[in-house]
Amino acid sequence: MKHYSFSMIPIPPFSLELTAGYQTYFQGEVGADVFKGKVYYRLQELDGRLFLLSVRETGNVEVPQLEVTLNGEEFSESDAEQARRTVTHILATDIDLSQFYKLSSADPILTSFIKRFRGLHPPRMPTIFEGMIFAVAGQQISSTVARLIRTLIVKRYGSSIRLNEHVYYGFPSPQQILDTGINGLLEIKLSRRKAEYILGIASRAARGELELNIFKSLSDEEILETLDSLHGVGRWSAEWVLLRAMGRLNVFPAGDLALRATVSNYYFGGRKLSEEEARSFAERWSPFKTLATSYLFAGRRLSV
DNA sequence: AGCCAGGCTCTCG
DNA sequence: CGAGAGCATGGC
Repeated sequence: MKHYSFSMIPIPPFSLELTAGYQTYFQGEVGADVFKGKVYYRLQELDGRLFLLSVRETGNVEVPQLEVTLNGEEFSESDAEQARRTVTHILATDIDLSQFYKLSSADPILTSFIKRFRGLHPPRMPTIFEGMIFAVAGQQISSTVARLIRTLIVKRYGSSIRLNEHVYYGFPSPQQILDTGINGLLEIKLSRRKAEYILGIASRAARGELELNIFKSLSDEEILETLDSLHGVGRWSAEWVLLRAMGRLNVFPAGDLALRATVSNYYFGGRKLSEEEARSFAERWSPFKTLATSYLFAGRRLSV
C-alpha cells in the first residue's frame, strides 16, 4: 500500500479531538469514523477507489494545523485535492466560529459550553445518503440501540481494509445496501418498515438523486420539503440531514427528544417543552442554531 | 413485566 | 384536520 501526506490549516480555533469526537459519538464500537490515539481515521471512497484517510493535529487549538495521510493501492493526480475537500467537509474546518462565539456572550449557559468546548466545529457526514440512513436507523429508539444498529450496518455491509493490525470499515455505498436486500437489513435488528425505507433511500441515492450539489442553491425550507417527501423521512430526519450532512448553520431539530430535554434542563428548570415552544425559544440563537445545538449536545454528554 | 427511547406512516373519525 | 396504533430492540 502506498501513502501520501499533506497539511491543512483549519479556521481557528479548531479542536480535532472535540470535532472528531462529536462525529464518532453517534456511532457504536465500530463506525465509519474512528478517533483513537489522537488520530481521526476514515475509510473513504474517492473517485471509485478506497483510501484510508488519517488526520492528526500538528498545531494547537488556537493555531491549528492538520496533517492528512492517504493510504491506498492506486493514486491519481486529483486524489490529494479530493481528500482535502472531503476532510474540509467532514471536519468542518471551513467554518468560522467567531460570530457565534460573539453572539453567545449574552447567554451564560452557552458561554460556559463555549469555554469548555472551544474549537468544536460542527462535523458533517460525507453524503446525504449516510446522514439519512443514520437518521432512519435512529428514529424513535434509544441511542444505545441506535448505536448498535449503526455498528452492524457498517461492520456487516461496508468495505473494510486492514492496516497495521487494525481493521477499518467504510460506510456502505447505496449499491452495497441494495445488494443486502430486505433480509440483510432485517438481520441487523431494523424493523421491516425501516428496512424498506432504507432500501428506498438507497435506490434514490444510487440513481444520483441525493448528491449534495443538487441542493446547494436551495433554501433550508425547500430542502426540508424535498426530503420530507421521501418515505420514512419526516421533519426530524430531514433536519438531521440538513444539520449533520449538508452543514446548514441555522437548524434546530426541535422534534428531537434529547435536544428538548437538554434545553428544558438548562433553561427551564426541567419543565417539559412542546416542540413548538422549543422551536421558538431556539430563535434566540439564529442565525447559528446549528452551532448552539452542537454545543448543547456536547454539554449534555458531560452529564448523561 | 411494562414502559420508554435523539420518529414516522397509516388509518379512522 | 387531530388522535391513536404499530413498529424493533435494549435498558431500567
